Amino acid sequence: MTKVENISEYLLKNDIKPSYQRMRVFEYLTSKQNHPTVDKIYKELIKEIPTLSKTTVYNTLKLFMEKGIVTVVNIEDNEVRYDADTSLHGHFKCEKCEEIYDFKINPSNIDYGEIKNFKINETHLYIKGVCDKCK
Amino acid sequence: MTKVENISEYLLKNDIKPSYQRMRVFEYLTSKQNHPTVDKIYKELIKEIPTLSKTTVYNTLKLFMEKGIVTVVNIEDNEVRYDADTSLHGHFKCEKCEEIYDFKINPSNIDYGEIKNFKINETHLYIKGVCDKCK
DNA sequence: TATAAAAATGTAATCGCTACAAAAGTATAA
DNA sequence: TTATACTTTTGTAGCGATTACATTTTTATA
Ligand SMILES: [Mn+2]
Ligand SMILES: [Mn+2]
Ligand SMILES: [Zn+2]
Ligand SMILES: [Zn+2]
Repeated sequence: MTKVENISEYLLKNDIKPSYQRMRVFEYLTSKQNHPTVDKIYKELIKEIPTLSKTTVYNTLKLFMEKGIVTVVNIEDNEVRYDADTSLHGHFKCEKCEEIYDFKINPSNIDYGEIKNFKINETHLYIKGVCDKCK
Repeated sequence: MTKVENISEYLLKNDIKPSYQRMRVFEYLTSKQNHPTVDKIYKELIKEIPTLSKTTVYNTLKLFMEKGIVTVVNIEDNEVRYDADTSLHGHFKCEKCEEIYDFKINPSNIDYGEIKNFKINETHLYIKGVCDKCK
């Protein structure tokens, strides 16, 4: 995704008041592009924001979802991950190193089969396997 | 998917002892092709099997997963659904009627982008939108 | 400043799922 | 058949992620 130069402006443009916590959560999502869980975000940020509450992380991500600047990545059924890249792209999770890779998808290559005339709002492509490093 | 004529034989062939509960859970998955949650399976089957325990449904699905005769459908982050059709196909969830539609995918049409030489074990394509009936 | 509104925080409650032990059912051999 | 071991099911207790909600803190406005 195109790097978000000014987080404050980006949040404002998306109808979100740029509080300190919100900016730090969004910054974390965009700098590390690691599709973190709520717990991961919380554990990393509390190192630098000792007063941070996990509820705030939940509240913030919920708001970001409503405003459409983050999406959920549901690869595993027991972990919810978040992604500040809302453009169309696929996710690959390596079953050995657990790393999640983004990969490009050509929109015109997507095979919508017999639902092609339904109204399509979101497309999610998730792949599991073994990455190059672990093969 | 090709209809499973004899559930007992099918389970045995997949190294699963065909207990009454296991057969009924598998039968439910294949007859109604509605991608049910654990709770849905439990609530439906307990009507006819009054002694059924929800733990048994969890145990059974876990076993089916390990033996590879069911897959998980992770469209929403707060509901885990199960599918006895393990062949490659896509899922569409209508945001209005909540119905889940299967649709065919041509394996050769899948766009693996820059991960095409990774080892691919599972491919999941999930679409959200509005179905024809609800448009 | 004073006041009101918004955001962050901490705690309690909820819910899906798992762990575990006891009960029920099934297979095997004397 | 009957005894014994093994498998499966069941019920309960516990865990962990998420949400609800009241309180505190921060920010905006007069
Ligand atoms: Mn991504
Ligand atoms: Mn399906
Ligand atoms: Zn790897
Ligand atoms: Zn619909």
